[in-house]
Amino acid sequence: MKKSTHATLSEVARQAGVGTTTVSRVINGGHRVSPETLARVHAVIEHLGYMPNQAARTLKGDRTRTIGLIIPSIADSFFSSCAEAAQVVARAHDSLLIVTTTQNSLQTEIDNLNVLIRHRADGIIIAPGNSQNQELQDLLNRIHVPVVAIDRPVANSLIPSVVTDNFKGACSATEHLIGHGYKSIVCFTGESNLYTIRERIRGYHSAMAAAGLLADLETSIHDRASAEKAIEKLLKRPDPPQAIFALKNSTTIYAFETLQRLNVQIPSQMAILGFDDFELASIVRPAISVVQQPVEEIGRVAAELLFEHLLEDRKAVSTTASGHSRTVVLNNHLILRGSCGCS
Amino acid sequence: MKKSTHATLSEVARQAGVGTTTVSRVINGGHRVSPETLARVHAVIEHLGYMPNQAARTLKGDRTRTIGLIIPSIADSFFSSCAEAAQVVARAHDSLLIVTTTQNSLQTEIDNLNVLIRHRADGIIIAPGNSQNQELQDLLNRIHVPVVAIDRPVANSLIPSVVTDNFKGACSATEHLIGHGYKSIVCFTGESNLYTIRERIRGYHSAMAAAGLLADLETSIHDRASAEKAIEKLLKRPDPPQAIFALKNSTTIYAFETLQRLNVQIPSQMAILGFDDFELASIVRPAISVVQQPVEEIGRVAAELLFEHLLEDRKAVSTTASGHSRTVVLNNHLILRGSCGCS
DNA sequence: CTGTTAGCGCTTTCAC
DNA sequence: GTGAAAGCGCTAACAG
Repeated sequence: MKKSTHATLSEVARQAGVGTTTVSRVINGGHRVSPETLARVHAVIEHLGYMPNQAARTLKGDRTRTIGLIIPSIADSFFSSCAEAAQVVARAHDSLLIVTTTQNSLQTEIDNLNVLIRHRADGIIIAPGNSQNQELQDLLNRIHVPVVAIDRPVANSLIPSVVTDNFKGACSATEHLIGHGYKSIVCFTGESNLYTIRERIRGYHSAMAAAGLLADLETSIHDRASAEKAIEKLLKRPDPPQAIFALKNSTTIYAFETLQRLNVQIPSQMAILGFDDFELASIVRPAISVVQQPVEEIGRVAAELLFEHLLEDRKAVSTTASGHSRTVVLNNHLILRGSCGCS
Repeated sequence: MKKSTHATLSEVARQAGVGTTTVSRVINGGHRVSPETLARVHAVIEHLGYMPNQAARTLKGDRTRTIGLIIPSIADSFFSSCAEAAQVVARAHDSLLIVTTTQNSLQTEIDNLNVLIRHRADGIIIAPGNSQNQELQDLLNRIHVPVVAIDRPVANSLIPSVVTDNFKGACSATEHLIGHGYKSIVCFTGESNLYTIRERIRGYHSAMAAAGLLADLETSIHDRASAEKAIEKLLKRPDPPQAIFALKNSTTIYAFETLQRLNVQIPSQMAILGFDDFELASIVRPAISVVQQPVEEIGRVAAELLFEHLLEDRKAVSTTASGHSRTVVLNNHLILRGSCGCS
C-alpha cells in the first residue's frame, strides 16, 4: 500500500544491499562513496523512481529552503511582478517560494501567515493589507521568522520593508502637471485608507501647497459608474479642473475610459496622469503618463534582503540588533506620454 | 538554541504537565479532553506561541494538503488568473497551493516537478511548456501523483487536461471576419510550435478553406519591430489584406500598436481580431474584438478535477481505470468590439 | 569507504 | 480522559 505511493530511502538501501547512510550520501552528492556502490545505488533509485521525502529532511535539518510570499492577489500585475522577481531570487538561493493570497481579508492574511509558519518557511515576505492592524502586528512581532514587508511598512514594528517613494513620486507628478500650467488639478484617490495612497495624497498636497494652489480631492471613485458621476460633476463646474491626477491604476483607467466616453479631449480639455504604470498605458490614445514604480525591483530587493537576514541569523544568532529594521525606499520615475500634455 | 526558534509539542506537554497525546488531541480539535486540561494546554500553547510542525505531521500522515501548480510565468495574466482560481479551490479544500514558474525552460519545468514530488504534493497542475517532450512525458507517467494539465494536453499520456477549444474559437473568429465580407485575411501566428497556436491555425485554415478563401500565414511577428516590418510589407501589396487575425495577446498588441502608428484606419482600412482577451482591449480605440478564453474556469476546473481524483484515489485504490484520462474542453466566446468591423 | 544507531516532532494504537 | 511507546523517512554522529 505505502510502497505503491513513494519508495523510501531504506527501501533503496535494502534493494541495493547497502546501509541507509550510503544511500543518503549518494543522494546528497555521492561523496565518499565508491564508484561501484554509487552506480548500484543510482540504478536502484532510478528503478524505484525514488525521491527523497522533503518532510523527513525538514524534520532533521534547520532550514526548509522555503520562503513564503503573502500578497492580496496574484492576478494583480503589481504583485505578480513582485512575485515573479522574488521567485527568481528564491531559485537562485535554491529555495522554493510559496505564494499565498489574502484577497484583502485580514483573517486570510493571518491564516496564511500561520500556514507558512507551520510549514517552517525560512522567511516571509508580506504585503500587509492593513499595516495598522494590531493583531497582525502582534503576530508578526511574535514569530521568530525573518519577515520583510513590501509596498507598505508595518506600523509599530522593527520589520524591514521595501517600498517606493510614494510621497516624492506624487510630488513630482503634481509638480509636472503644475509645470504644464494647470492651476486646477483634481486628485482622484480611490480608497484612501492604504498607506501608499495616503503617502501619495501627502505628496499631492505638498506640491500643490508649494505652488500656492488649492488641493482638490475626489475620493468617491471606485468603479466606472462613480468615475462617470464624478467627472460629470466636475465638468459642470463653472471653471472645470484642467487636470486629473489619479492615484491608482484602476482609478486611472476608469477616469480615462469615462473621459473618452464623454468625448472630453485629452489633454487639451482635461489632462490626466496616473500613479503606477500598466501594460497598455502606452497603447491607448493619447498614451497615458504615469508614475512608474520599480515593481520587479521591489520583489527582488525584498527577497534579497530576506536571504541576507537568513544568512546573518545563521552565522550570528546573537547579533540580532545589527542592521535590521531598516527600510529600503526605491525611487519612482515619471513616464511622460501624451495624456499629461507632453508632446 | 533550538527552542529559540520554535516550540515543540513535547515542550508544550511538559509545561502543561500532560502527555504528548493530550496536546496532540488539543491541537486537533480538542475532542476527548477534559475542559480544564484543554484550557491549561491552550494557555501554554498561547504562551509559547506554539505552532505544530507541518513537516512532522506530513511524515506521519498520508496527505500533505498541498498541491502544486507549474506555469511558465506568474506575471502572465492568463496564468496568474488560472493560479488565482486554483488558489480559491485549494483553500476550499483546506490545501496549500504552491505555484512555481518555469520561465519556459524545460529543465526548470522538470526541476519544479521534482521539487513538488519531494515535497509530496498531493497533486500537481501543470501547463506543460513543451507537451511533446519525451523526458517530461516519461517523468509525468512515472510519478504516482495525480496530475492535471492545463492549456495544453500532454501528448502520449493518460493525463487529464483542461483546455479551451482553440480550434473552434479560431474557426468562429475567422468565420466572423469572413462574415464581415473580408476576403483577404492574414493570420498573425506568433511562434507556432505551441499546441494552442497550432490548434488556432488549424481553425483558421478550416474556416478559410470552407469559405473558399486562401489562407495567409504570417509567422514572423514576435515584437514591435517585426510587427512593423510585416505590416508595412502587407500594405505595400497591390491588394493589401482587409483583416488581421492575431493568434495571441502580445501579437495582437504589437499589430494594433503598429497599425495606429502607421495611421492605418481600424477597421475600415484594416480590421483586427485577437485571440485571448486582455484588460484594456475594451479601452483602446477602437476597442479590440477578441476570442475570450474562460481563464478562471480553466484554473478552477483543473483544481476541482484534481481534488476529485485525490478523493477517488483515497477511497478506491484499485479503481484506477475509472474515469481518468479525460479531457475537459471549455468553450471560448467571441467578444465583439469595434476593431473587427462591428459597430 | 561503509554501516549502526539515535533521534527530528508528531500521530496513533493500545492500555490504563 | 489520559499517557507510554512505536514509528513516519531521513541525517549525522560515531565506530569500524
